[in-house]
Amino acid sequence: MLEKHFQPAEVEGRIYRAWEEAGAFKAGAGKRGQAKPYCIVIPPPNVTGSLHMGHALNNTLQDVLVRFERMRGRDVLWQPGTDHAGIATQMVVERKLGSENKTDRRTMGREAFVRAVWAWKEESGGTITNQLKRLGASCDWSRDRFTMDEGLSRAVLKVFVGLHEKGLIYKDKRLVNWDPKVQTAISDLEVQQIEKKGALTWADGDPEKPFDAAALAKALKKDPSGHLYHFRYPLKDDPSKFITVATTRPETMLGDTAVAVHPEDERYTALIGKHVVLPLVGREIPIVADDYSDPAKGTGAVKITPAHDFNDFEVGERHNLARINVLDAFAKIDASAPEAYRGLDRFVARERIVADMAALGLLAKIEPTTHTVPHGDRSGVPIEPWLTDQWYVDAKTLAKQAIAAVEDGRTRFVPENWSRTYFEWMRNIEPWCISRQLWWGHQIPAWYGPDGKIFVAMSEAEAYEKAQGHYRSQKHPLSPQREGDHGEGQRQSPAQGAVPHLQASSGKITLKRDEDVLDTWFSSGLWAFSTLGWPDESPELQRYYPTSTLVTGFDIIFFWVARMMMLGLEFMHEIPFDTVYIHALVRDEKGQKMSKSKGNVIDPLELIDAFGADALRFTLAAMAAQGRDIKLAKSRVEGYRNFATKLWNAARFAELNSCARVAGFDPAKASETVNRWIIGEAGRTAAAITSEIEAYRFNEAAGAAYQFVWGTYCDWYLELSKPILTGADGPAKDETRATAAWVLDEILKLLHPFMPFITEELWAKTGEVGPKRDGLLVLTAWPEGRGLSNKAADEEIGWVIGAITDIRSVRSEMNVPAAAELELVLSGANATSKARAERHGDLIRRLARLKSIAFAAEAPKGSVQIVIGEATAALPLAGVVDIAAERQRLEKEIEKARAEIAKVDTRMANAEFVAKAPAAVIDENHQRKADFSAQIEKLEAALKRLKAAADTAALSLNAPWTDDLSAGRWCARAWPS
RNA sequence: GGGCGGUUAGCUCAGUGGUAGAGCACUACGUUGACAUCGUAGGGGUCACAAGUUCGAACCUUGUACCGCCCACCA
Repeated sequence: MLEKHFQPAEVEGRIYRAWEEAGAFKAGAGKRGQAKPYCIVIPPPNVTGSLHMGHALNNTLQDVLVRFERMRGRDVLWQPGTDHAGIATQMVVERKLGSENKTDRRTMGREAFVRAVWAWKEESGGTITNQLKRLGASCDWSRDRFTMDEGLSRAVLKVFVGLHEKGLIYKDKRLVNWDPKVQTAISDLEVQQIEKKGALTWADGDPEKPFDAAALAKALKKDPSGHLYHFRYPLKDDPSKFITVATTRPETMLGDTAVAVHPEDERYTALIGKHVVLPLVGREIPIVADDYSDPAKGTGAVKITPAHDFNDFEVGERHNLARINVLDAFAKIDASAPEAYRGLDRFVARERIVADMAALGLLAKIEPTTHTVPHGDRSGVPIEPWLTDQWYVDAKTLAKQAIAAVEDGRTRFVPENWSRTYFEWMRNIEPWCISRQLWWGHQIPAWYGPDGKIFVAMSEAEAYEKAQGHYRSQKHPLSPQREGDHGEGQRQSPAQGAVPHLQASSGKITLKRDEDVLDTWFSSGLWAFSTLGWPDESPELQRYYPTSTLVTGFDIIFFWVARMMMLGLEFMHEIPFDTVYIHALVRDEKGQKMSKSKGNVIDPLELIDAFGADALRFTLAAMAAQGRDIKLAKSRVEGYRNFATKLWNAARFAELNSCARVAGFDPAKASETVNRWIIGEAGRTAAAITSEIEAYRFNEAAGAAYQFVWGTYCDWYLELSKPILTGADGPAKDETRATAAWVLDEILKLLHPFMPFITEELWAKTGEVGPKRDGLLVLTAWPEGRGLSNKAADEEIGWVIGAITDIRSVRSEMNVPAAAELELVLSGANATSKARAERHGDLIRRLARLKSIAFAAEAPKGSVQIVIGEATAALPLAGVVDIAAERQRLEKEIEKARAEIAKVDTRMANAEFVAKAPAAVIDENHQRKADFSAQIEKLEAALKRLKAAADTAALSLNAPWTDDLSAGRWCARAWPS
């Protein structure tokens, strides 16, 4: 016996365990192992993270696809796993150590710190996995992977070494985005441009406003950005003359090595080739001509600091300028600057330098400006362009085949438009900086010899082998010797014994490993094949690569999708996935991005607790229309929780009416019209949901299911079947019971990808009676949905539903009390309608609250009349009907119909329309006109009868429902004074 | 500066050339042993604006306005 309400919290855990115990999510198991594979690799969440709304959406959509394909019989692998998330995790642990143990990573040392991170990973690593399970994610957890697993780490090494050998990974000294807080280089993608507006205004020589260093310091402390400072640089030849430059970053002037002007800027042509004396520093620097300088910007003359600005770096290259680095890793002024500024933080130095320049009379003015300042996306502090040695991937070369694969359609984006974004970025791709000065991550497999020579290898032992080979061929006086014992004593270099003269030498070389680790995205870029076992030739790799669909948000197309494309094609020589489905962002109900600082974060787990995982999943799927962000309101989740309740109650109804499944029931052989109709509707719905999911229109699929379950099955079929189910026993009742149960089964299957818990639970409950179930719903075959519809049944039930709706409508409009039972007289009905009315009289009476249905040649006088097709249905309300109101109603109906006819007429009057529109459209218009004309005819007849009745009718207060309590109100309305 | 998207009912949004839709909210009424987390009925829209293409435009084209996002630059 089913409870009145579905209680998700009591059911979900049990159901999930049942799936796992049955091995339902296991790829390649049993007979399925022979089927066509379908594979999705999960976008790996941060191992120490917890589930947010973005995960909930992302994984719901994946689960819908995966459950759908599994039911369709495919051998499904949903490959789960987590990401070590270098910077994010390291920062979390550092913060934790700081607050709990009052220590920091530098004090602890690298080894102890990395141990602490592993400990934290062990402690919190299962959180997100368990949360995904609560959502219902049907991943093959037996294949769970982590980017720092032994296998995946081996893949990282192999890729690094491979790319290095091909020259696609190289080390370079150039400007990088340096995060002075986390103390690491970051890639361009990890830089966030934040717009800053200044407010400071000051001009030299304004007697009203003398320069106030204290006020400046105060203002800059509040916001150091957004101000444009004009500095005068005195000419070497004549220190009384100046060239004025404008800058938003005064502190970098300590590293200036030139001033650039545009070669055609007449204001400055005379100065080109001359020198200025850099104030505060005293260095003589040239005035150079360079196109980079824009006469329209600032003063037209621009200071050049090659070591601290990406553009200036290029200018420096062109003019062979020195690169003077004046900042250290903490973005403090370093020893290359004048003593007065050494050790100052960049922003303190800024205010000091501006004040000092002002004191020297070299500050011309300060004006507010708007510019964007690059910030580290994790640390939130302004990044510094900083000159360091880093490792780079030659992305430009790798991008070529990745672009081609999307151009020729081997991989397609859904919605297609995202391929433009992909192309745009890929075609303008810059070298990818992959080294990070962190401790948590894959350490770069590069070793340095005593002379700085780099050996890139899969292992230290191999690096020593390479080093030995190298130095021997170089006739290097040093002999290589491995450092420490790495438990692989048997891996002796074969060369060693063969080179006695090296052995004989007493010198040893020591290789030092690069301390940096790799960008997290380097390892996640291998995810599509490293999780399947690469570099080993595993059976999974053979079977599931290329994977089928990648489901992800647009915010990581560059970070992740692009890199998987490049690395997949490079190492597997095949695309990593054939379809990339890009979904939207989940925002709050006002359309704002959810963020902790705004306090508008909706926790998916709270929603699951409140409404159940099914309700949350259905909401997300129903709102996942392509190309638009999802604004999530709690009320929507509540609404779909109600939908789950509705489904539950439909099952209860079936149970109460003994609608049990019947062995061997063949829907194609049903004979009752309602049954044939609902079976056809179920088939149509199955076909619709199938094609919508295939096209990734999750919202349409969810909508079709919702409409069918609530609007068709519950609202109509169950109502229409009540007279049969509560009527006499017999074949009709048996068939209806079997049909109701069969359709419910279909519903459970169709809803399962969206609402796995409640459907699985109902599958079990409804399986308690009738023939034994084959197994769990999760592994049940998806409905076919073809060839079950029956046109005659559809038309007949359509007529019945139409009649009931119209009668209900007019009852309501005429304020007939709900309980009142009316007598209906049908006139002008043709044989078909008459037969339909007779066949379904019982249920029409029941659902439209009629006492009886009679047939007559003409509608009785003084009745309210409704046009149903060719027939007129009359409700005898003589004497109680408000004639004026009824006349108005009829006139309004006539007016509406006439307006429609007018529309058709104008269209048909257009000769070109008649000539050019397709025949079907013309026919449709003819038909419309005929229908509306007939309707008008009937309505006009009704109006005429009404008038006649009004003239002759004896006023009677004996309404047929005067015993009803509401009769008083009814009569009062009907007879206004 | 370049690119992408949006503007349809009070709200949130579907709708790829042929009769403007859904959910929520709102109003009225509640009856039949599935369901008040419900039922029945109802009101509500110049599809942002303008021009064009077309027999026909919410839909295609161009432009305008406003809103959002991404990329680049920023003296």
